[in-house]
Amino acid sequence: MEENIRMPRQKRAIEKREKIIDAGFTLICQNGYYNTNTAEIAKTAGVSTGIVYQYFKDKYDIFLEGLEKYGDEIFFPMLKIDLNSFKKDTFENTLRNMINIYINDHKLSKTAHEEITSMIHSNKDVADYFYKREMLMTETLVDIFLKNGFNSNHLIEKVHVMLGMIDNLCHEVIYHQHDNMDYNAMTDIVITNITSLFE
Amino acid sequence: MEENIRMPRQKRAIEKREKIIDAGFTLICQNGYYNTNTAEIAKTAGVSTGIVYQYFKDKYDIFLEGLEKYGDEIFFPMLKIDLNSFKKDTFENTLRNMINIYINDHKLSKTAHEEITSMIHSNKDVADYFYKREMLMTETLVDIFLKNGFNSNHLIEKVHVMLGMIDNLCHEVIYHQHDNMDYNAMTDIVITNITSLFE
Amino acid sequence: MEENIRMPRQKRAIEKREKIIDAGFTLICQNGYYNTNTAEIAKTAGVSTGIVYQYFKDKYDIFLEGLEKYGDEIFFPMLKIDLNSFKKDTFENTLRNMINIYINDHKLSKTAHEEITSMIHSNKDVADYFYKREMLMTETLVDIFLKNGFNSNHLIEKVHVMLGMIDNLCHEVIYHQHDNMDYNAMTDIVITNITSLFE
Amino acid sequence: MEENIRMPRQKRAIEKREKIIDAGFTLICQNGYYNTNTAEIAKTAGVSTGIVYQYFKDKYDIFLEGLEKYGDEIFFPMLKIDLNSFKKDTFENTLRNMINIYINDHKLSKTAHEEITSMIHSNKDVADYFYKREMLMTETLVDIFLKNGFNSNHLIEKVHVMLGMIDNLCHEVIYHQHDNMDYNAMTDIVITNITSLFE
DNA sequence: TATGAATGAGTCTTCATTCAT
DNA sequence: AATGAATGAAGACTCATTCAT
Repeated sequence: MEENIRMPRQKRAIEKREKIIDAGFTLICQNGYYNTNTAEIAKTAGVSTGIVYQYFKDKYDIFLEGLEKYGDEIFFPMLKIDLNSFKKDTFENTLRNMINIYINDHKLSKTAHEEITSMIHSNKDVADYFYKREMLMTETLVDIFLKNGFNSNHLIEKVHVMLGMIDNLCHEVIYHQHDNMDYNAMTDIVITNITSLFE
Repeated sequence: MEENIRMPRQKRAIEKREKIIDAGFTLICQNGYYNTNTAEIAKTAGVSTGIVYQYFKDKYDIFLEGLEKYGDEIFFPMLKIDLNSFKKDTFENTLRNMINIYINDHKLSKTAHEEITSMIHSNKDVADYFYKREMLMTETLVDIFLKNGFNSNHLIEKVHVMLGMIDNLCHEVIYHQHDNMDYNAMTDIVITNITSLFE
Repeated sequence: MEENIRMPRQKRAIEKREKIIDAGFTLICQNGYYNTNTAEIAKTAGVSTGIVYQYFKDKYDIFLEGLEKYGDEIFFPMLKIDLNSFKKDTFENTLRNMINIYINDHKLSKTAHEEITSMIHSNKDVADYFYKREMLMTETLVDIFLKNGFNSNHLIEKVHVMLGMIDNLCHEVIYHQHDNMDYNAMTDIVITNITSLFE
Repeated sequence: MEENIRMPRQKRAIEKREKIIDAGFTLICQNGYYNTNTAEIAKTAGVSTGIVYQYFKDKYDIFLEGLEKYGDEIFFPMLKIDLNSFKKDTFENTLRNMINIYINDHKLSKTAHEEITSMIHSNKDVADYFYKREMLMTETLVDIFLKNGFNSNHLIEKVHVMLGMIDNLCHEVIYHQHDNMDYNAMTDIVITNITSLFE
């Protein structure tokens, strides 16, 4: 039969499909891919196991659709920023803004992060997703920077380093919360430091 | 019946135990926890499946022992550095040294990293291991820094930021290799930047 | 609730019913009963899955109707022969004729044959069909033979043996094609041999 | 893990393996391949479902081993005949002998026959088995015939026709038993007819 | 101690059939 | 009459763990 995955046309069916994605992706992120079974996904989505396989090729497919749907939100919230607001003279503010958006917009738990990250290398689809997004973000920023007069050697590498620092900071704040750390201070340090990168 | 795990005293038995840990941890790191089965572990270790359960409570236990045995080497290679070599006036060199050790000493594959990281949150033991090590490393470095006259506000936060940058850089070099990035330049950027953190 | 199968009276409905039979029987013959699913049948027939169950009791029913409709053509093509053409003095020619018709009229694939044959014994309906047809054919031929002066002991047994030989020969030619066999010669051998049966 | 099928070495294990083959093949022959499930096979064999998959790749593999083990007995009982007993002057006797052996040695039911035959064309392994055996038998007989002075044109085709007739006769006697047929007479007819083939 | 055979619960997936629209 | 979404039982197969030897 080969290609029997149905894209539902009726409104209710579409909603059902979405529910499966949501349930599946959430469960997988919460409990891990291998600790989530299809029965559980179906039950959580409020559907029968059978219908799952009419909308998705297999369990992995559900996860992939979830990644497609929620990945940006979780992993690249900064892509949502209006990058035109970037000005050289208000760089610090913009940075602080980006960081706040990142921190406030994270939707899924710590576990989601790790779980999905762990699949990057065992699976080409996930790897591709991340590779592309990462590059997209870096390049987009480089463009913006150039347009705004941030002109320096090795701009691309600097942007990459910057993004890494922001990532680390935000993960730290969102997920790890070491109680002997002063995260306000850390944020200031990071911002100052990034600024110095482009001077 | 509860606690039947035997700690072997005889040399041969100890060797067997080690072999199981090595085989299990390596396989799990290579192929993932759920893609590695006990039969495979036993076979690779050159023992029978039965014996595995005389030395270990369950499959997870094998992994845990492996983490105990090899974790530092893989995840915290910098702990191996002779921290006494840290001098304020040769800081740049020391940094470069640390980075090189990190990069050269990564023993396991890309997958190992992600795989194990993903287990941090599904299991308290693993989580504890990482939390403690991370803190240990940060604090050790803070001490060293203090002894060497790096005296600044928010030292602990700065060290944390620094470690994050090194981590990112090294992972980037070891694992990702975007072909439009100049990693030598990036290394220089990171080193310069870290230096500026402590000025 | 028992008997809800509707026999359609309207022309369009009848055509739909026929399409389902055709699609179902063809697919089953091509791919096997268990390798053909109702969704596929419906799709091939150009109808919805639901409607299938308004015309047929179950999947098996579709197959049965197909057998009824196409069975003779596939399994007993010789019944189509104008048996009045049977003459004792042109017996050889008639035989050759029968054989040619048999060979040329096989409509379905090799697989169809085997697939359906295998169902003969798992189901009484199919078994009955074959049993009756076989006997019908033998008896019809016996009658013809008698009318044409083929008068010998054990005529029924001889006709049966003859039909068996023709069957073997034709299957051999149609399906097996051993490349070290000369099928023209074999045909001659069979014809001569059959002739000798009735002398 | 790829190749994990274990060939058992211990006597009890070997017996168990055989039991699975016997149970599986018998059930499949009785009820059909798709109507036999692994649980049933295991239960009939008196083992757990798990062990089945340590000895066999899959359900099909069980069937194949059964075919290997019992195929000759069921489909080519004549291969057991001491072919040296073939003499030209006692040909009729030898034929009758072969037929009797064939008829008396059939081990499995009518269903077995059809079921397995139906798999010939849907599966290369089964097809190969039959093709090879058929050719082997034909060629073996041709040799014997030549050694015994049966020297005629198209010997191979004649032997094939002969084997076909014997097959038909025996199946008829064993399985079909039309009650208006005199099988003793039919046997005589076939024997006489075959004899005439080689004159 | 050690082996490797054995267990059986658990998993993904399919598909004939029914149901809401 | 017709659609196609939905159901859920059933089946093949896996694997951590235990047991007989």
